[in-house]
Amino acid sequence: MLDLAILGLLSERDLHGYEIRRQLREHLGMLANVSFGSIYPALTRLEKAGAVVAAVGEAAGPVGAASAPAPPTGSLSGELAVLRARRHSPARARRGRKVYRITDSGRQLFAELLAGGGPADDARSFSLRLAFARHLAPQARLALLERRRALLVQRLAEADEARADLDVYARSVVQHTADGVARDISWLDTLIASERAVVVAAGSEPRT
Amino acid sequence: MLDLAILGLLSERDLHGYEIRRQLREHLGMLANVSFGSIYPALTRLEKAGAVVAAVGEAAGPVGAASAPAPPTGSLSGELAVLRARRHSPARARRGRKVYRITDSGRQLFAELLAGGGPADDARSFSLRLAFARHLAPQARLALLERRRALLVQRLAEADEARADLDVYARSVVQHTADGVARDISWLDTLIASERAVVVAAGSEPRT
DNA sequence: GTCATCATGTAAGCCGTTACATGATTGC
DNA sequence: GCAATCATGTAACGGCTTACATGATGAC
Repeated sequence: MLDLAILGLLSERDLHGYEIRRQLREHLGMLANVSFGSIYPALTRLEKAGAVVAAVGEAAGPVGAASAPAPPTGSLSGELAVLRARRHSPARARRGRKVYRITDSGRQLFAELLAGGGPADDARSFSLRLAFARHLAPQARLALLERRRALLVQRLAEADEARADLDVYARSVVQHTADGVARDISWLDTLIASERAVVVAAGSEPRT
Repeated sequence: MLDLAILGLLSERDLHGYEIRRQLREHLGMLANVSFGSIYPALTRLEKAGAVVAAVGEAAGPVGAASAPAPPTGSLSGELAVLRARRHSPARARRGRKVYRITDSGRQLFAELLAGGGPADDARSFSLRLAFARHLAPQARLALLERRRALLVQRLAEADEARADLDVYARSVVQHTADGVARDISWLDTLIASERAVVVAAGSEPRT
């Protein structure tokens, strides 16, 4: 799960561990409190797996060159991060700073994880995938949403049939949870509707 | 967290591992998929800690005597479970079946965990505690609810200030999550209101 | 010169999972 | 007799957390 998040961030721009964490807690609320103790080992693991490569400092040509133009993904905070990183000592390398860059095989891994690599029926995995849904083909997006919807519908049905003899508090919790699931479903419905529109639109035009 | 759930169930009636799991997935949706691999070790641990005692089969007098009357906690499914357990061979002990009963020190531990033993700022812990809130004193209940409320309000504020430059999908996730938090807060508000009414009512009458 | 922040990492441990192994009881 | 369910457990592992250790840089 962390791997997915990291690869997702790296697929937009090169980052170092500390910055990755900031991005995580800034815009991905669901992973707000991942700690360094998770991130650094994860990066090491990903590096060993060949999904990312690390460059110490910004001395080496290619890394600096790649992170400087930063394709306009529409991410202001990303650009700010780059500026922040460069504010001091423009050309000198900060000692231990390891900037990671995603590799081709990393992108492939990212695609797999995003499409549904792990079973991952939990809410966090889903939210994370949806947050990166931009990198998914329209039908894959639709599949993701529909899979999730089906799961929630099923869960809601089970919860309804087990509607039991609980006291006020437990009942309130169960009810509130069920309401939340229902709300999630209708949210998914709106997303699915607009996704279908996209798929249909794309389908009507042969290609490109 | 599992300990809390187990002690909570056992504080209502004696149960064996298999049955505990069923109860968990039946009425506590949040712990729907705890596995035996968690439950049995947890029971062993609790037993070693002296929080529960196990009786093999239903032969021993006290265990049977205790589980039979089963104080009218209003739990139908609990009674059904007992019947189900007894349906066959009323007096004979099923081989490995270990019925657990909570001890006094177990009740104490339960009270501590319930009141806020661990930090546990996660949703599951809170839901679990609230589900067992009946075992809490009214002001402790209120404290639990208000602590949670404060946490969510803070989180919402942070999410709002970090309102960023995200693409449609990520934005939708963040927005939906924030809405969910807002909804949780207003739910808590209604609970807090009715709790306060209880506390006030109890406060106006000196005692009993 | 010292404090806050940036930055990277290791070690220990918790809490839970899956998969496996075992066996009793009951229904058909 | 066989399959399904009930019932208990072990082993290996996964992912993430906390706490700790270290050190550079910049602000004041």
